[in-house]
Amino acid sequence: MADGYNPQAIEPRWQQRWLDEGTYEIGNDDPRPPYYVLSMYPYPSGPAHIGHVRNYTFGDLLVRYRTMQGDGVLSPIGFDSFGLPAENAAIKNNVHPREYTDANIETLSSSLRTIGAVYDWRRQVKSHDPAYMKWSQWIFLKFYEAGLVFRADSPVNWCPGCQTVLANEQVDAEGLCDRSGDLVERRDMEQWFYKITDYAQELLDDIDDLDWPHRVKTMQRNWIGRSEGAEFGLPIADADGNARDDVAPLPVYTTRPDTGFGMTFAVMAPEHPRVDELTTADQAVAVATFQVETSAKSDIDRLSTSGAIDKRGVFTGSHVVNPFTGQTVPLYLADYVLITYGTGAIMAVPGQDQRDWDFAKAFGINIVRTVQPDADFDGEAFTGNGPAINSAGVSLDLNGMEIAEAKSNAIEWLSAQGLGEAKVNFRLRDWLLSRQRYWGCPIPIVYCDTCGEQPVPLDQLPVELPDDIEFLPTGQSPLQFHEGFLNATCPNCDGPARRETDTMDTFVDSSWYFLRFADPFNDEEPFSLEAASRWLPVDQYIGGVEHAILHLLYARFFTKALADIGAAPKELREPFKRLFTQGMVRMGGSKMSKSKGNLVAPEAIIADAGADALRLAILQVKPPAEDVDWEDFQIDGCTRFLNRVWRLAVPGSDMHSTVRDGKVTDDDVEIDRATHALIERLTHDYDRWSYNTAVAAMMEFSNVLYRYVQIENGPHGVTLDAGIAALLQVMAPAVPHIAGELFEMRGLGDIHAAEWPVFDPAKLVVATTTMVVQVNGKLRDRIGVAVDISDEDAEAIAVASEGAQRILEGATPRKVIVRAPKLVNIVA
RNA sequence: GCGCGAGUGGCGGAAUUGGUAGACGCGCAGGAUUCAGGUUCCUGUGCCCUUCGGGGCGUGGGGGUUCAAGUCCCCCCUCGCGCACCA
Repeated sequence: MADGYNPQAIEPRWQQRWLDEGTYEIGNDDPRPPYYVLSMYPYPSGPAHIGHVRNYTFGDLLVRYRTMQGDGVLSPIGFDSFGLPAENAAIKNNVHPREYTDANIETLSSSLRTIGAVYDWRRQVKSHDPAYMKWSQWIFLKFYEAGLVFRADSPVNWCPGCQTVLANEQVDAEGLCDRSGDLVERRDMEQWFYKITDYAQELLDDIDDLDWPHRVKTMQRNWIGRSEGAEFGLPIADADGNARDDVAPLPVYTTRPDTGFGMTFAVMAPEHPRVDELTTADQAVAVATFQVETSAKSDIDRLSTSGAIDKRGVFTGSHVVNPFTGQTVPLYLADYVLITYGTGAIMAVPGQDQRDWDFAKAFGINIVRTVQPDADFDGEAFTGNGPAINSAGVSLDLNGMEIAEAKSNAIEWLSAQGLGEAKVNFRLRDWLLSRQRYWGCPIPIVYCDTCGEQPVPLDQLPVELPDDIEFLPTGQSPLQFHEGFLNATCPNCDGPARRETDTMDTFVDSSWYFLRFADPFNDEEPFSLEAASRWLPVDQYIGGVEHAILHLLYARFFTKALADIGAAPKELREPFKRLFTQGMVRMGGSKMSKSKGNLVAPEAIIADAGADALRLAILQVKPPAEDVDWEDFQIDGCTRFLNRVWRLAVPGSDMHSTVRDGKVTDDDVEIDRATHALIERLTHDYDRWSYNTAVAAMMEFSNVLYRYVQIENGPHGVTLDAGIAALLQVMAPAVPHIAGELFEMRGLGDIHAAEWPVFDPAKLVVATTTMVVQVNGKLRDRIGVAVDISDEDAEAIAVASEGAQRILEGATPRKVIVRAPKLVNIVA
């Protein structure tokens, strides 16, 4: 009598074997076709929770499947190991961030092994490893050389909770820090930036060719936010209403130059540098008061549309000239104009813009429509298309033109007049990378009193973090108090210099780790061009949709910039060919997270049901792209199924007692057909990431084999063996332990080294099929027919069928639609 | 407000080109075997009616196209996600 299924006995053994034998280690000279599967490297926060397990199960399935398909699969793992939580833990528990992080990496690594996920562990990359930091700093300096890094004093997002600046991308729509939830303040500080805006157009254009979820592509397009329009100067008017030529005009940006004749006022942002210059003496107090009020307002108030509009702007006392009409119009400040976009000043056209309409109404400014609204239009500002009206001047007449035509004519006129030109604007801002934190990669710059800002020479990299640090909740980076770190030598004059104490945003680390995986032991360069060409772009990248903008955009920028400075292959324009964004696991209706304390730990489930049952439940419960509630998982059903497979496949099973040999019967042929159909289905389902239906197909086939072993004259040994072998093989990527164990027990060797089974299309052909008989589109009968039945025969059989005749009662059909052999529809 | 995505049994979900709606699993019901157990194996299971032959209804709601609609078109409702004063 064979032993029962015992996952606790077999799973650790297989996991150890994959490690010992280096089954999923791969060399850069591997002869198989290269295929790069990558799951986003995790932040090591402790043991894996079910959300992790789900993500890494999908990746692992693909690694194993592609390997069986004959590819040489690169399956690396690493850790995004810099970041705030380690530093907070250090302050709270007096443990060094390095120790805390290393311990968490150990725990998470072992979690990943216990779910049976396989990697080339030798290639492991950790952000905080000096061997990796060295090249993060090297890239910074190369970008510095190439003019892609700059330092600027600029208004920045300051999070009082994290005590650091944030990138725009890390501030949510309500002006809150996306990590701590604190209200973000605006401060002026000297900060380091990556010049991602140099790549705005290319980052936008190349989205088209990516095999990424539509949603993610849209989010990136919106974030980059390209708009086309015109930039031109508004001359400042003197007391008589004439344009002054002793003062520079006020540049404004608009996407609707066609509506210029409707500009009845102009607006500057309250922070605009020319506010003082353009404010008259009698308005000075009102303007100053307004500026103070606005700066005291949080973004949350400023962005809300609820506040009274008349409180949100102030007249400067000055006028500008509308170049289209030659008339003077008043110049206001208003908080709805943003200093960070365009020129920080606008021409206001209330007839065609609702914000301008509201403002004009509140301040009693007149409104001129320049686009004729539809006849039934009863709204306020009209933003739809229509013929231009009220738009004729001395040298320009737009009347009657539709928007597009009027636009290009207006731009042409502006440039002919020397006033302005066509202009493309992007919403995308440069990437602020400085962080006032300890646990990050130091920015390799020193400041010399005589020579100024100096890059650290490449042969002095990496600039490492000192370990003898005292963590105090001062809100400032401990690096600022560490003399040994601070004191440096100027590489130019050898004089005393002070080291930069800011560290890099952790998104810098994750912007190139996928390249390092291609060549992780290289100590001459971040990675060789050959290694990068071999593996990149990543064939399949897997991660959460929460990285749709930040990480994915930065990584795309780095890849392009690295290629352009010659560090990466010239032709490598995109890092991730295909992207799959898996859904998250919810618990009690909300996202599972450490801070919410609603984590489900996989250990108990693995100890009870086993890793294979857990993996199978993950695959079965929902399509991988969708969010899933933990309450919907069906571990017991999966355990039951694996037990059934075990009983069916284990040598010496009582289910094999009636096996016969000799002649092949119709039953055997049918099982053979089902076996090939199984292979076809699983191949297709794995290819299209339809794992829930893949599991259904396995279960269905095992049910077929269960019925087969119980037929009267018993199953044919050859047919049964082939069916069981195929079942185990298609299950192997999903449940690698049990499949490997049973395959080996049956004397078939190592299932994970076996080739993916191929189905024979000839075997899928059936002789008979069920023909559906409908009357007026309603199902009335089902009849077994030969697949090659003629239309005439099909019609005759259908019309004569019992089900059809119940309705027809001998009457002649008006019409018969025949789709032999599947369907006949009789129109009565 | 704008842009995407989705609404199918008690539940999670299937349904490649319009062609048998509800695969597979959970749950539930009945039976068999065990019978202290989370055992195993069969059978049934969309709703309503039924003389047990079958009939009617049914994929968020309302229209439409078609011999035929979960699938295509129009309008509406609900939920989820993203963006949101970007001139």
